[in-house]
Amino acid sequence: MELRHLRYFIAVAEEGNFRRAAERIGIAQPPLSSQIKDLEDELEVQLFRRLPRGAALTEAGEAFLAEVIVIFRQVEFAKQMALRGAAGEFGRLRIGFTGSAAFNELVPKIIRSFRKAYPSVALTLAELNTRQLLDQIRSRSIDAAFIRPGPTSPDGIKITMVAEEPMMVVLPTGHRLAKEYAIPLSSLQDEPLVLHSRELGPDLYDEVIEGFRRSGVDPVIGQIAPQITSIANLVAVELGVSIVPAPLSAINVPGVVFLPIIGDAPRARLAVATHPDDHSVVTRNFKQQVATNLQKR
Amino acid sequence: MELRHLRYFIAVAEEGNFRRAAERIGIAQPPLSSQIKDLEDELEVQLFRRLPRGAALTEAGEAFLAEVIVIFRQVEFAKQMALRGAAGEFGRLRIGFTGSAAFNELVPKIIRSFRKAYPSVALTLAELNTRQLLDQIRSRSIDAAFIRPGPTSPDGIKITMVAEEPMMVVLPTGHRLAKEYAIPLSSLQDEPLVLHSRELGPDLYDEVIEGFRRSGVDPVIGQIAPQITSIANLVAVELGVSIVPAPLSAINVPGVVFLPIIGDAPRARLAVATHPDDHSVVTRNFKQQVATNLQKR
DNA sequence: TTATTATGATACATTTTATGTATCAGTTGG
DNA sequence: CCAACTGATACATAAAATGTATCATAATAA
Repeated sequence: MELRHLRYFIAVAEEGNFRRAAERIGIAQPPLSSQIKDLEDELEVQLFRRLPRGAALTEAGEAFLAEVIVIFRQVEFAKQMALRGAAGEFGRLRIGFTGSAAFNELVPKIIRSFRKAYPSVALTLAELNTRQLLDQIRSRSIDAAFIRPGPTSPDGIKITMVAEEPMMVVLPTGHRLAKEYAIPLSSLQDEPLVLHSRELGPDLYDEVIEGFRRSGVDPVIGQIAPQITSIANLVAVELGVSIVPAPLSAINVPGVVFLPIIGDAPRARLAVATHPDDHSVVTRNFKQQVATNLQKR
Repeated sequence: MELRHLRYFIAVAEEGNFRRAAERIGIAQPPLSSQIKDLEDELEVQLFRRLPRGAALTEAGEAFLAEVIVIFRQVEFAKQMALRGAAGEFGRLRIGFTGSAAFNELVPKIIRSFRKAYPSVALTLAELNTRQLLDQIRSRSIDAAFIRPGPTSPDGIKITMVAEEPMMVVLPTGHRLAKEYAIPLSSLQDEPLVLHSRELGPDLYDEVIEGFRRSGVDPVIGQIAPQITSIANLVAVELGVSIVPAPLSAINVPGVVFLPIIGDAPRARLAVATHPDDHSVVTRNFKQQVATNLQKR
């Protein structure tokens, strides 16, 4: 059975006449009779009563017609769904982000706008450290990640820059400089530094260390933070001082102050990482959404 | 697009490999590639990503596949419905009956058993007089009717005998013979007769008149009853006497008694009338159900 | 009644189209 | 680098749909 048989069946059913149906289809009458016969043979059921004045549906034909109409509706629907699938309306998108990236307002903004544009895409969000994010991008366990990259793209990863944030000094409120409006990094000479493990985010780590060196400070690590977002808490209990991307000052941590940096200061980059071989339309749409949100700024 | 394209599409989707899919279908690989290409051209969407190690569904392909599977389920369902339609499971059956016929227990019994056997058939029941029933059978406004036929089949009507009922005398309780157990028709000489209009049911009418004549009684019509079922009520108010098919004695009419007839008595026939050109399976099934109920007796 | 018209079915020729064969180009893995 | 496997291409072949001519039947008109 082919759709052709069903198209012809509908034509005969609607016209009630083989000749007119054949004309409507655009073929001669004999092949139409032949095709209908083939259909009836396959179903082992007579679909039409051949009358001297045309052809009328049998009960079997009536019952069949109702369902055949559904078949064609479903065929049209399948076509539509293919097009919508091609447009990236379905599927899933697994997004990862580092804890510190989430504080940039662009991150939730981009995710919200994507959800709105593609409500049928199943979104997964996971907070991981940069190393894990890159590994999962490489193994295609996640599709895109907001990370803090270094100046060079990691191997086998495609980077799209999103934002560059100034960094701010974090001091305990009791610190001698806590009352200043802004300070240069050079004023933190010999202060023990609270910093996240280099393993978790090597690029931002290096950026910070390099920043201090540029200002003539030889940084001394006083305490390793389990993650960037907990740096402020460690500073609050006076385990040292630190610098963090500006958006992190939004965390309300009692016992610390955030101060702008005067002069040459390290900057924190925020980027979206994807797999270079990911040709998925969903991922492409996500990157498109990222670009749109950058333009609107 | 033909179902063939969709069958091939499913094979490639499931195998993830054109060669294996072709083998499974039972054709060579090149025509399979060609057919898939045709499908993609028609949809104007790429369904597979051709990889050096096989073929993977695109998002469009994924979305399409889900709906194509539904198409084939629907095709199977349509086939099933055609078969069930051929078995007379669907459609409608318009049954008519005369008021007096409904009193024979076989009538509700047959209708009940048909309903049970073919619950999806839409049943219509209409009570009409014999003349109207026959007209509606001829014009195919109803499919079958329980009527009281004469000895010969009416023109253009197919008759199937169902039952032959004895007739009983109906007397007002105050009648001189009301206390008897059974009487001959001849004892009703000169009694005014209550009878339905000949127009409404000529066959039973003639049967009654003829029955009286055979017993040597020249019947005198005292009152025309609007329908057979109201004869007893007219007898109750002493407008005359009558005879009715035995099952009608089941009506509880105060003021009348029903007595068996001694000797040669008219008999009331009960039959199913159908159109001779009605080849509908539903009607056929109904007649089959009638036959089954007769055998069980 | 007879002639005419309209119906779907049949027989066979023709065209279209799906399929088969041979081969190619690209990628992967040893 | 070579061998193996992938899908694509070119062209020949076979199958199947379609077209043409005609028939048998039944309803309708003369």
